Formats: sequence, structure tokens, C-alpha cells
Amino acid sequence: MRNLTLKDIASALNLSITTVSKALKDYPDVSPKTKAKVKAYTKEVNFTPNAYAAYLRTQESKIIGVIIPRLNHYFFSNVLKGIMKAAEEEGYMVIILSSEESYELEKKQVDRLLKQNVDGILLSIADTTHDKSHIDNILKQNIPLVLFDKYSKLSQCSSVIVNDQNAAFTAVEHLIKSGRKNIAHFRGPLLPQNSIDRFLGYRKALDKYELPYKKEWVFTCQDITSDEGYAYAKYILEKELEIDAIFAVADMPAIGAIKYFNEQNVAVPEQIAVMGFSNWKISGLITPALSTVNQPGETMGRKAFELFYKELKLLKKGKKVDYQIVEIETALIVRDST
Amino acid sequence: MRNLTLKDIASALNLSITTVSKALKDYPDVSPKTKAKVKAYTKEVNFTPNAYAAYLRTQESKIIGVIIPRLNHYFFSNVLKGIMKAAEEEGYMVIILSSEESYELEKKQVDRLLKQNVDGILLSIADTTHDKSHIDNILKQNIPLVLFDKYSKLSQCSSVIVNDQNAAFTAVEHLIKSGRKNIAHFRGPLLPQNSIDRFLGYRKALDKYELPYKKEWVFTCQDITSDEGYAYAKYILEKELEIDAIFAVADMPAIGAIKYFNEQNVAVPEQIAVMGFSNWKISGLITPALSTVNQPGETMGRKAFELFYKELKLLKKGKKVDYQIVEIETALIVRDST
DNA sequence: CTTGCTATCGAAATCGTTTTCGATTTCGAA
DNA sequence: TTCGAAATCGAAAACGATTTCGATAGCAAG
Repeated sequence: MRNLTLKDIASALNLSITTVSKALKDYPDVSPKTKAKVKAYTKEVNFTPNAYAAYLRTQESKIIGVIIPRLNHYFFSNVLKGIMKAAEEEGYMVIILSSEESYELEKKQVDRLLKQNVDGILLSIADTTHDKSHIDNILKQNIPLVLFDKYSKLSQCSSVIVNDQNAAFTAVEHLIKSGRKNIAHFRGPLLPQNSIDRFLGYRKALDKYELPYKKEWVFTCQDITSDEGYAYAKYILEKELEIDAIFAVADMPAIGAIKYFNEQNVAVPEQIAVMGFSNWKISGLITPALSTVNQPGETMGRKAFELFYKELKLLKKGKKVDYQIVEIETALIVRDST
Repeated sequence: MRNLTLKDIASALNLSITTVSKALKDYPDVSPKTKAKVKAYTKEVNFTPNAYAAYLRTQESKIIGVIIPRLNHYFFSNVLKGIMKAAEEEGYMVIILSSEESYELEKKQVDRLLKQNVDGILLSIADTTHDKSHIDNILKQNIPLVLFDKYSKLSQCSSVIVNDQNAAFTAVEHLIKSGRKNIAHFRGPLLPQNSIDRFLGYRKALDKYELPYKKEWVFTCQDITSDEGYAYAKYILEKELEIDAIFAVADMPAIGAIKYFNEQNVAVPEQIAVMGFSNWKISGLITPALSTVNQPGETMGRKAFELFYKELKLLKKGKKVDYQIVEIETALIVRDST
């Protein structure tokens, strides 16, 4: 059972291939009558022109590529959801690739997408990415590129991000306003900009409320796992550090800390408050429910697609596209852990 | 900056397009010397033949489609990971679509994939899917189809699944062997086969160990959420039902129940044991850590791709393909809640 | 030197669209 | 009736690969 082609439609309706193609695309030089006839018939037999053949002429694949650092990650799943919904509305397919947080793999995946001739690339760069030549490769080929969440301050392209510094500031401010004075920070590694910005927001809040910044109260979670949070919580108790609140770079370490405190019968938030970041699904389900900062992944994904689509349309018209950076609003979510 | 074509390579090497194409594909009628020359040059300039143009002749898109019921779902994320890794190894791209558990959308997504001329479709059918005409459409077009996790007993196609009944039996058996005698079940809705099978496994375990089956100890979680588990836990306490263990159809309701018990200072597992199903990431992080059944999503995904690929190769050779059903091993994970 | 075979290469058709541009038809105006 | 503009249609050339089949060259055997 072969798929139908324009030729089949044409011969069935006693028309030329040209006319059928034009009728479907609403060219002005085909009469309304034949247009109606063609459209009725193609609808009846459920025909749509072969996408690959169309590509050969138009150079438009109607496919975009998305590269994320991790697949099984709640936040990125939500971003994907937003991207795919928006893409579907415009008739786009989405090819998803994962860089597994590896710079080498990220380069390779970019190359694969370019070879697939996607119409655009949405990319969240890996933590280990230190060089941006592969990104510049995309731009050089004049293919719309939108970075999201993890972005590069150096690249001349559109991005959709969260103001991590402000969000972190607000989170720590909330801890301070609820009476905490000795606030520790579980920070992330040095490379992704996000963890730097969250750390800076933490510092700024301390400064504003004239609380002392103590270097030894900042703990680095290299892999941002719950195990690290668990271990640092243990360290804090065992060393009897006078800490009454923790602001974590992400929900995972916060959850690990809470787990340890639960096991040791340390009351959260009475003895020590814990604040996460990201609002994973899980964070509302643990006891006590985790206070955190909501990062709206789905709207971020949708916005990223919209930016791509806007650029593509400008590009087709031959107009100059200048990139823009969109900031998505975060929201403080106060639950039981603070 | 246009992409390179065979023509460019040919003229650069003073060869014909034909020879270049054949050299790249290791045809026997091109000399080893020219083959080497062509391969060296194409590697140097990073050339690969345009995928869409190739499709037109070969009818192979090197793209497969995957439809899952939900995107931001830990288990399916893992399946995707398995699929994508295996696909990448064979040079395949993956287009992912979501049915959002809707039968109508599932039909539409199948149609989109068929129109995209994917080489194969991997599908986990939605809970609300009651009709399989769209599935038969795929088979009629002779496109390899592999169902995973949620499958249809009626369709004549390959599937990769988990033996839910056995897994549930083992889980309940573990509760019984640890001394529980009054075991409730939070079951899922009627439609996906999985929840039926898990319920049957629960019953079989009760039967084997001659424990009474009480209809009023089976609670249906229509949406398999933590809220439902929370509500039923509350009901159990308030009605003072003499239950000493709960086997839940999935981790979510189990986690909801534990949350309520935690709030009410009901000791888990001392007063009541709780067993989940699926081994979500979250389940090891709550207190007490949830005992559950591990469903290896990644190997399930990999296996699904492998089944597809095997069928495709048979199909290309014109051989008869007969579908097969692969069962993935589950594992009981005993943590602190039982 | 001719014949026949093998090894190597290329011309051209093909896949299914899109789009340019030329051909034909229609029809009102002169 | 005739002419020309406007409306409508189609032939044919791309797009970039794959693949069939024919052409040529080289070489050994007769």
C-alpha cells in the first residue's frame, strides 16, 4: 500500500500536478471552483504532500531540534512539554537529543541536527560546555537558535531564561523575614551560570539585611544530588554549626538534607528551615513539604519555540533578525519547611 | 552558506556524482583507490548526503516516531532515554509526541507520524484508548510497530512489557512474609491492562497464603495521584479499618498515604506498611523510604527499539516478520516502608 | 591482432514536490 | 467580429540523492 502522491490526485481529478499543488497552497491563479474540488478530494482521501519531497524545493523541513542536558529530569520534561505543544500548533515536529551534560556529546548532537537540516535548534547547554564554537556554527549557517535555561552570556543569540539572582534573593529574603539569621547555602558547581547567579542572590540578600557572610557556611554540591544534601546536613549537625536555615541551589540537595534531619529528629522548620529551588513535583510530597522557587518550565519551553518561530519568519522575509533575551517570572512557593 | 552536495564533492575530485555516491556506500564497482580518496575528502569537509533527498529514492527516513501518554513522567522519561540511546547507535533520529492520555490525540499523533513517513512507530497506548483502528492503520501500511508498557492484547504486533501480575504478586507476598495479614490495595482504574494485572497479582497472593479478600479494602485511584492516596489513608484511619499494610498500584498513591500517616504520627511500617510500584526517583527520598517494584524503563525502551530494528531489517529483505512479546524483568526493592 | 572478460566509471532516470514561465481560454470592449 | 487583458491551467526545470544500465579501458587468452 503506497502513499498517495500529487500525481494520483491529479489523474483522479483530470488536472495537472501543477494545478493540484497550487490549489492546495491557495495560489491566486487557480479558480475557486477547482480549488474547492481539489480540497474536497484531498480531504476525502486524507492526502498531504510528501514532506521530504517538499523539503527538496523549499528547504524547509518543518522539524526543529531540541538538545537538553538530561532526559529524565522533571524540569526539562516540562520545558519539552511546552516546546512540543507550541510546535504542534504550528505544524512542527520536534527531534529531541540529549547531551548527558557532556560537551563532546553536545557538539555531536548539534552536528547531527545540522545534518538533518532542521529549521531551528533549541538548546540548553551542558554544564561542562566551555567552548562555543559549535554554537557559532549554527549561527553561521543562519539557522535560528534559541538557548533556554542554561545559556551562554557570550553568544549572540536569543535566550529564554529565569532571573536566578532575583529569585534566589527573594527566597533568602523570605528566610530572613521569617526570623532566620544564620543561613547556610548549598551551592552548585562553578560552571553553569545559574548556580553562580543563585549564589550571588544569596549574598545580596545577606548584604541587604546586614547579615554576616561566612565562607564556611557555603557548601558546594558538585552533582546537585540528594546524597550531597544529606551529607552536608550530617556535617552541619555533627560539627554543631549554629545554622538555622539552609538555602539550596536546587530541590534535590534540600530534600536530601530534610531526609537526614527527619532521621535525626531535627524539627524542620522549627530548628532549621530548608528552602529549595525549582519546584520539582516531589517537593510538595515530602514531609515537611518543601518551600521552593517555582521555575515554570512549560512556559519557558513555549516561549523558546515562539522566539524561534519569530526569527524563522523574519529570516524567510529576508529581514534582519536581532536576538532578544526573555526573562520568565519565577514565584516563591512557601510550604512547610520554612 | 549552503550545505555541500554530492555535486560539489564530485567536481572537487574530478569524479562523477555517481562514483562519489557509490564510493560512500561501498559499492563493489568502484576501485579501492578512489573509495579512499572520496572518503578522505568527505571526512575532511564533513560531508554527509542530504537525508531528505536520499529518502526520495530509498523511502527510508531514518527517523522513528514515539508516542507516550505523558511527557513529564519519570518512568516514560526513562523509557525515552533507552529508546534514544539505542536509536542513536544505529543512526536514527527520534520524533516524540504525546497523547496526553487522550484517545483522540493519540489517533491524530499516529496520523502525523504516518504522514511524516517515519520508518517505525513505538507506542505506549493511552489509558482512554478503546479502539485500535489507528493501530491497524499502521500495520496495514507495513510500518514496524512496537507497543511498550501499555499495550493492547488484541493487536497483532510486537510488544515489550512487564509481567505486572507476577510483580504485584511478589510485592504482596513480601508483605505477607513480613507478617502482614490485613492488606489493602490502592488499585488503578479499569482501563489500562496494567492496573488490572496488578490487582490480579494482589488477589493471587492473598489466595495462595489463604488470606481473606475483602472488597471494601480495595480502593480505586482513578488518576493515580498522591492526593488520592492521601485521601484513602485518611479514610482508613478515620473508619478505623484494621489494615496493617497497603499495596498501591503505583508510587504516587503510596507516597500520598505515607504523607498522611506522617502527619498523623502513624508509624510506617510499624503500624502500617506501605508498598508502591514503579520505583520513581522520589520514592527513595521520602521518609521512610518507600519499598516498591522497580520497572526498568531504560531497558524497556532499548528493547523496544531493538524489536523495531529487527522487524525493519526483515521487512527490507522481504522476509516475513512475525511479532513477538518481550517481558522485562522487574525487581522488588525493599526499603524502609515495609 | 582479435576476442572476451573484468574492473571501473558515468549518463540518465527516478523519487514527489514546488515554482517559473509560457500557453491557452475567457470575455468584455471596441 | 476582432482584439487584448485577465483568468486559468500545465510543461518542465529544479531540489539532491540513488541505482540501473551502458560505456570504456585494461588485460589475458586464443
